[in-house]
Amino acid sequence: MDPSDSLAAMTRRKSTPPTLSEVARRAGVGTTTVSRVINGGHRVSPETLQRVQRAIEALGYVPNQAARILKGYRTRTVGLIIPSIADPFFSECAEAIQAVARANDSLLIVTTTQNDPRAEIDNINVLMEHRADGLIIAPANAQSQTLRQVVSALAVPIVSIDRPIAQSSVPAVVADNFRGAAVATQHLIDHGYKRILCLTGESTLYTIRERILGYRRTMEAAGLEVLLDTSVKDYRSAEYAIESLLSTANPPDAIFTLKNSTTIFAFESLQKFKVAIPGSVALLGYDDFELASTVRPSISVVEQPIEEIARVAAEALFERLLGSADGNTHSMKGGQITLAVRLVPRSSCGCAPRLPEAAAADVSPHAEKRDGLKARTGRRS
Amino acid sequence: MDPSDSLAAMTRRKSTPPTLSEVARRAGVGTTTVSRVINGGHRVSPETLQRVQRAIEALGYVPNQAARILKGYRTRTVGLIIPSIADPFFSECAEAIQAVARANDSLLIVTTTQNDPRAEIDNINVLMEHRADGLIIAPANAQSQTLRQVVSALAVPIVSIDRPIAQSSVPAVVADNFRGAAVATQHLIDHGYKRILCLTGESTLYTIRERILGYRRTMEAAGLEVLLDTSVKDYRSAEYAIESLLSTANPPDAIFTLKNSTTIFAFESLQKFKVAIPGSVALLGYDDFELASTVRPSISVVEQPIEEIARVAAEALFERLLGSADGNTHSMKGGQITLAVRLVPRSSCGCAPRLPEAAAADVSPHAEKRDGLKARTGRRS
DNA sequence: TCCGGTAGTGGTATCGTTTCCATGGGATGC
DNA sequence: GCATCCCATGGAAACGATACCACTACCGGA
Repeated sequence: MDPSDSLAAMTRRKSTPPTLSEVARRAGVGTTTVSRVINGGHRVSPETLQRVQRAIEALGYVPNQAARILKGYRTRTVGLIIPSIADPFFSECAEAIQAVARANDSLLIVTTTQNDPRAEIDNINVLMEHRADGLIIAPANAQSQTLRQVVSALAVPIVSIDRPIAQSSVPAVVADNFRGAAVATQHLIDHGYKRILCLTGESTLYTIRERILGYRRTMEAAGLEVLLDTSVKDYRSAEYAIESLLSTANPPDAIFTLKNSTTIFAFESLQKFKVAIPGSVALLGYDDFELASTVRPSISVVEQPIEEIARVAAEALFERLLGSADGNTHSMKGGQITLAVRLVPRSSCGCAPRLPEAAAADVSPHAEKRDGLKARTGRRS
Repeated sequence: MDPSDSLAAMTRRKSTPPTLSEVARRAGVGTTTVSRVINGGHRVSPETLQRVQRAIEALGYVPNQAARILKGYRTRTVGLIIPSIADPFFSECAEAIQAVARANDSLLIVTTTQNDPRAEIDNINVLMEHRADGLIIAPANAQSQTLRQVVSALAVPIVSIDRPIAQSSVPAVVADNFRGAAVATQHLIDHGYKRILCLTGESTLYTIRERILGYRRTMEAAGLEVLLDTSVKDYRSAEYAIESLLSTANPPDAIFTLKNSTTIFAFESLQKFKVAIPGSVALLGYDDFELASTVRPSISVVEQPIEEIARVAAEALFERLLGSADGNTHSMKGGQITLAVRLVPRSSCGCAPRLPEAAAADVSPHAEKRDGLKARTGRRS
């Protein structure tokens, strides 16, 4: 308040930040009292409280988390390890998890791996150095031996999202990839399509493998030929694939793409070669995207409950964090929560989109639901 | 290596993580020596080094950053404060900044404000508690009095991105919004359009206001009527606006939208009312998006160098961080770096897209370029 | 009157690391 | 052969906040 004070404060702060004991000295009290003021001001007389608060203000004091953390057990910090922060799927996850973290007043530290298993281990180490209370991780490679070992030796709770860690007891929150693909495939079959081609894109990831399985089982059950193409990875390969198909004697009458980018590559290529959608070839994609309903024709997709995956995982983590304080770690022990996905039929599969949102059908009725699980409130409208 | 060792390690770690002195005791050396091993292992004999490393391995020791930070001056942590992590613009920023942080082996902590000035201040406080070495911030409100005060009292270097902080000496890295809008407007004028309507969306943000100005000046210079509509904020308002236009006696022949979402809203509405683009009305948007070239007609846009903004800002911050260690804080002192944007003509403005990428024209020739500034390598292809 | 309880307060050990300073010995320079 | 220097090493004092414990008033009840 006093100009000379704030000037002094600023001058001082340009070197080293003021400490708790400096505040104490200035307020003429002990360090304990200042500490109490910072932590709620209980058991401090009103006058002392005010005096200390004034000193804090004047010095521009900000408590040093490093020192706090060093003393206490919890750091109120959780880590999130994802392949990329620019990927809409994961940035939506990050946003949702951050909201939960904030609600549990913890800080979220997000690190990215670019799907490099080595970076993944590094990131775990960094977060352990910062003594994160817990970790949420979308494993780059579900099969990684190293990851499994590192994770099993970890002292803090972990939850994995989107992809489980094979043969480990790390709880996972995933979407029902198998059933999503199965329902999508069945939907195409119900439309009367017989030669349904599945474009997988990268086929090593857990999610994609599950989807392939869902597609395969459904086709087999219907007595139809399984048509898999793992070659489409960018525009070029998509164009090549589509072009080849057109010259085939018995071309597919529907295409099922297993990931976002593949859907877009396929869509562009089909447009380029002026293939009518769904007239000549129907198209159905996995994972919704913002403009799927804007492009013409609008693209039918399987929509994943991204925000819900993230939120459920984060809530499970904090449940364990709070629970373990009470020695109570019962829930989700090594379990897996599989969340329902929903088919969003639009034009590209041959559906006439009347009430696009209302027409959406929930699938995966057998998916486990947790207590108090709120329905997903879609962010895209 | 010895099974009993790792078992002991794990048992121990389930309670409290092993400390440096435990490692020291186990290796039969002093704490100083262990510290040296951790920090590069210089001035330690090979045998001792190995012994210590074995002990570290056996105990599963991970240094405690809190303790480290408490001692040292730098925390090797920088903060990034953005409105949202789910917004593609900012998630691309975050990704780029994280890359720079990693290269300077620092940890990036991303926090979000949802454009709430209060949350912004909170976030600054949190990051100060964690003693971040520096801050990068995309201010929710460029005019905020409070923010300006807080920021000016801050002890660490700050750089703002996308939007400057008014009347403050905080260096900013921004895109050339004025010129981008001017060039876009001129482009439409050159195409022969006379009644160019500008849909602003939210019009309070710095970036939007700059763009409005660029549009206005260009229209005025051409002797054309300035047509501004600030009402479009979602699908509903877009539909209403477009519908009203159609019944006007003298409707616009071109629409210039100032942000991504507005572009999409307008595009959808035009399609809904079967308005030919660019036949009846041309469309040109600000800010590129992934499917702008996929929709039919493809949408012409002004593309911003997002990754470059982020990278330049991060590099400037680290330059200051390293510089201030040498007492050398000369560069970018309170300056502003304005980066060139480029017009990407596609179909919606009436351009025949021959070589979409090659046809892109750099604008803003007078924009300052920094030494060693690499050309932007587009991530979308 | 004495005793127990409690609100307000301060002293001080402690967290895990770094860093300054000290020490002991072997090699080198004359 | 002695002083010198360097190298490998360890002891111990910080860093800033917390929490246990101790202490003083002061109040009310027996």
